[in-house]
Amino acid sequence: MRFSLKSEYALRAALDLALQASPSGVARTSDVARRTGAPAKFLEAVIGQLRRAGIVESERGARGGHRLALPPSRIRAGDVVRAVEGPDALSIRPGRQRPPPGAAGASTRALHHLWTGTERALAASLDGVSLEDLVRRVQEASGVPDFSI
Amino acid sequence: MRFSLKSEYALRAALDLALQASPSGVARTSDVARRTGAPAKFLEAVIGQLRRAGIVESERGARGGHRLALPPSRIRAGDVVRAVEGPDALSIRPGRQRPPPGAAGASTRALHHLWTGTERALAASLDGVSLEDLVRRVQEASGVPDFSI
DNA sequence: AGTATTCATATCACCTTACTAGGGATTGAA
DNA sequence: TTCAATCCCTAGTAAGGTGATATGAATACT
Repeated sequence: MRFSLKSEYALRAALDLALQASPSGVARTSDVARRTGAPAKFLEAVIGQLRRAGIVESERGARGGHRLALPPSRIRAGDVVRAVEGPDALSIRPGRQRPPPGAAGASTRALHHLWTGTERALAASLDGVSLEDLVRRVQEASGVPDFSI
Repeated sequence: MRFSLKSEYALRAALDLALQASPSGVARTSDVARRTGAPAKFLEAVIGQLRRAGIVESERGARGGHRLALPPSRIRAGDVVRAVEGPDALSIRPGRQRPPPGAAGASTRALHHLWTGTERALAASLDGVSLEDLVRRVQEASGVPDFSI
């Protein structure tokens, strides 16, 4: 029941872009890969998914690279995970398909309720943390003083 | 990110045993399979895991079968899931292994914290529902009046 | 003895994961 | 123009998980 490593790489990459935030600077795939420990070619695909999800934007050509397309406060961890794991990344309910429409006995419905509640808890946890929250946590852990009021 | 069908089958089977609870009666695999819609031979293995986890006890030979080893109030949905999916069924953190010991940068630690919180939310949801809760829900849904005070 | 049933393994086809490799096309700076 | 980089596509692989099915042994009721 684990998320795949793509989620971890995607979050590390997004966090890396948030931390390197020279206002309009971009970071190369290879640099992000080095800093995050992700295989470069693999990360290329991951960042591609983030771009198609509107989380990252890229500039091509020499001196190109990637940057966040949104302020970190508007990117939730859940968004990043959904971007790389697909639309039902947070569906944990067993069985790949829709339940047979009428076929729901009382037990089936009781379990359906259980899974639904659990999915909500999962989503709430992942959507309750923004990239900004993660940045703040990293900076606190790094002993960087916070001068904001 | 789904749980496997074994979790669904296991929960249905456990719920079925709780509902059929003639005090010391046992239910055959084939009957549980018919009522839950699980493939009989596959269910046999699933129930085996529940037995080894101490959730179910079985009697062999003719007229043998299965029953719950504990009162439904003491069996949590999370216990059933862990029994069939393995000890780290509720670990969602990407990457199969322990993180490389010293290698934790501040970002890694921030993400570690995120995953830990999410795992806790997952476990809380699944451990917050007992078989007794599910039985009650099924009986309410079936329009069975509740005569308890 | 005969039969019903659990219990334990082994096997299977299929899919997903986490890569690695290679290349071609496009874009933009120097 | 040349080079650096993103972008996009294909393909392959080793390992493991999923959802079963098959076979047979152990056990216990009749």
